[in-house]
Amino acid sequence: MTRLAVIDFETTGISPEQGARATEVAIVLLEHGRVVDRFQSLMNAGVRIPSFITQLTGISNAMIAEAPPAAQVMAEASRFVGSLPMVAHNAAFDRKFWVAELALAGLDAPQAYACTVLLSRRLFPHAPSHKLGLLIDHLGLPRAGRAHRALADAEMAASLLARMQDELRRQWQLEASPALLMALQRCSKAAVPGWLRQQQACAPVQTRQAAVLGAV
DNA sequence: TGCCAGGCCCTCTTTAGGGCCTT
Repeated sequence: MTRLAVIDFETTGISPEQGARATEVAIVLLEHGRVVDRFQSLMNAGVRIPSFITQLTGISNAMIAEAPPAAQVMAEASRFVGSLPMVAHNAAFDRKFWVAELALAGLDAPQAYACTVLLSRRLFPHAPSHKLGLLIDHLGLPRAGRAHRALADAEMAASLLARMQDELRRQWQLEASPALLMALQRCSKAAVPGWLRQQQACAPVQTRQAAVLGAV
């Protein structure tokens, strides 16, 4: 099993294509089910934070005013991650901001992404909700700090990922390598049980999102 | 003024619609 970088962004909105910018990033490195390193920073992208975002995250304009420039933070984050495979809860969201903020800093984003929403829908199909906090509660995992702050959410996503790796090991005798996680999220949901039982090649059905997120 | 994401996945589907998930 190799290292994975679990990331979470706090942002001013839902899409960088609509002008939203990142306000905070956190990354935890997970190895053998344990967090072995952490990176966290607020970042100043020179934009104002809507009041409802401050209510949601607790991140204010005053906090951002004292934060380092976004490009500097993203360069440090990029060095911290290197070429590790990345993981996020609803990775389509975080990957968009990872790519957009690195591009604004003049940096590439070659990392593949796995998505804990896609994986949890496959491994825990009967969970009442796949929201991060509710999944954490459903699985009996500990909450980590204030929800909707980047480090707390990244820690919880890492805890969820470790729980899924443990599930694959105990229930299916599968080593949850990055390559296996990428293959699992590429499987159509209906094909997952047979694939896990037989450890065969994934069914030819491949979701568009998984194709975008990439492979190891 | 009103609208402004987008991909997954289920279903009363597939020539579609709507809830979920992220801030």
